[in-house]
Amino acid sequence: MIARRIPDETIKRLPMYLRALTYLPDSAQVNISSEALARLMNTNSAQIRKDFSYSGALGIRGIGYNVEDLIKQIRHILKIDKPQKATLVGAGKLGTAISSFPGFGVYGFDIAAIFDNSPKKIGKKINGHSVQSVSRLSQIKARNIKLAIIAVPPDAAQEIADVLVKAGVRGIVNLSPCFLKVPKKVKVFTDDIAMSLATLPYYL
Amino acid sequence: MIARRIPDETIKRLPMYLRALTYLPDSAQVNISSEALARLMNTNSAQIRKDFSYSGALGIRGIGYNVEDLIKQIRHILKIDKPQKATLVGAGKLGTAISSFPGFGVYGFDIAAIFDNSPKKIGKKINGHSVQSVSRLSQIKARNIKLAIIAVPPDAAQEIADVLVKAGVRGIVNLSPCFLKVPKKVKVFTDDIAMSLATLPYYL
DNA sequence: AAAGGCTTGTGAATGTGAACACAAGCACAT
DNA sequence: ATGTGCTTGTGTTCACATTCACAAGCCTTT
Repeated sequence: MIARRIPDETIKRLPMYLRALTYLPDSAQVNISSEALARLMNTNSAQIRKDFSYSGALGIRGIGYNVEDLIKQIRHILKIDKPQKATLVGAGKLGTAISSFPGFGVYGFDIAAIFDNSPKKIGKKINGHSVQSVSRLSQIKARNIKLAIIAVPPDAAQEIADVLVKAGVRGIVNLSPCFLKVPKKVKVFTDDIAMSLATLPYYL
Repeated sequence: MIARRIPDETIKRLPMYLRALTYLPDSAQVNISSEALARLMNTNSAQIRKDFSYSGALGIRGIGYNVEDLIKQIRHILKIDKPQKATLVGAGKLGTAISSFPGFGVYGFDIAAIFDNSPKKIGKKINGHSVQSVSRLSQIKARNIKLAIIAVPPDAAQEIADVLVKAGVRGIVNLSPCFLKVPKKVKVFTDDIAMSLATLPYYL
């Protein structure tokens, strides 16, 4: 019942389940059926059951799934059951917005350091962290920070990525609209905010 | 050669091609081969050729694709060959960051109005637009704005979505970490910035 | 005009994921 | 204990997407 390979598409959806379960309309709810969850998330229940089945039999027939167990299990699979430290590079408008984003908490993330290369921003306090010079980025190696968010202008992104990789970062969320070259061992997700907008007119 | 149905996955990738082609390292480049483009984008050339083939035979064997034609054709397919007006709701940190985001231009978008419900923000100038009260949102109907970006706190997002739908909006990019209920005719893309971070630890 | 070198366009094969539909199974009521 | 009602878990089917691999075709050179 354990250790089947979990499809990538399922992995992508797990954070959504996590979010939905964390912010359930009835916060006192103990169990939830795949059908009820599907309605909340605008999906179908078969998909949900399949997705959950990869993590072992968690549900009780006739009853549904225990919300708390489900949350624990999803966190475990995603390896975010222990708090994860991440660093943010770029203290401009987007970076500042990100740093105060609600939801990092849900996923167990902790923005542990913020960097920027503009003298204007260095020293500024953002969400409890004082912005440091990019030249001091290598310190994150000692602090065992393996995740990073890049929120700098596109022309600076590759350079920052290189520094991050050198400092031992293994996963990067790139909010800059550009492609990054990194070693195979490093995983990059590029999330271009304007891009989702670009596909909308096609579907109108 | 024309009018085959274009797969959704291809549609998703078209904006990426558009971006890559627009910001080619050598801006004077006239033609590009699928292989060269693949290297730039960290994909494989077969995928690119397949994707482009849905829009008709654009390439020249032995030479490659004409960059300018390609850009035109992608814009045409995505229906962004004419500038698209969009409205932004939420003038907080994220909304402000969005409004000055480079890249909307690449995709032919024009943020034509900004709304917020905080009296503090109403009247403020952001990127050339003065922020208006959400209560005046219905005006966008007359201005024929069909696209919207929601950048408000999660607990306000559904309410805003309802107002937008009533004002004739047909496509929404939701940057708030929550699910929105909208009529079937309205297309929503939810883009939770924290979520991409959440899948990274799994892949480390 | 023919040959050579590249690169496209695309059938066919493979891989991956979604949806269906129902037997299995649990809890509760009687 | 037995029956009833609900909901899970999953084998199977179907649909979609990726990759392969090569014939077709264009340009340039000789």
